[in-house]
Amino acid sequence: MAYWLMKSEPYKYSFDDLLRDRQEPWDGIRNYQAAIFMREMKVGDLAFFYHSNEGKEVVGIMTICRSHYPDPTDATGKFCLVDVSPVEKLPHPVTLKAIKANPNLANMRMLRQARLSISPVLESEWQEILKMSQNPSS
DNA sequence: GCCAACGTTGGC
DNA sequence: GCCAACGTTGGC
Repeated sequence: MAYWLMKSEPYKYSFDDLLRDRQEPWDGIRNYQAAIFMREMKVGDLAFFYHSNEGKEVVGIMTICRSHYPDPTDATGKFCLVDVSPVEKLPHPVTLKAIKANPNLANMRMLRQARLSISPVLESEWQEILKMSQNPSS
């Protein structure tokens, strides 16, 4: 099983929106690298839900509940999407600031490629962020 | 196939 | 709101 991190600006679509909807197509991705990662995703994979711009923090966990299929909002037919479902809200959000301050997370893909909205997370990184979410960060 | 122009993301 | 980083487009 693989771990991922997926970004959304909360005023467009937030983790609370996903808790309400129960299942949602992650559409609108127009980046080839992100699309490649979505094609690698399997049902049952877990992903962090990250709020970009506002909040700048990991707020929840979701699961991939449908593997990749063509994005109906893409007229060119080049891009795909996956469906996601909420698993749980983190006890405390983990801020970007806290992630940057943690040496164990220094090599995270999301730090190396800030603009990539979907990125893989190593199991060690996943566990570290879960651990951090047990306590309020800064 | 190169690269300049342009558009977007996302932290600050 | 600004702008750095960087991905994409299109002319050549």
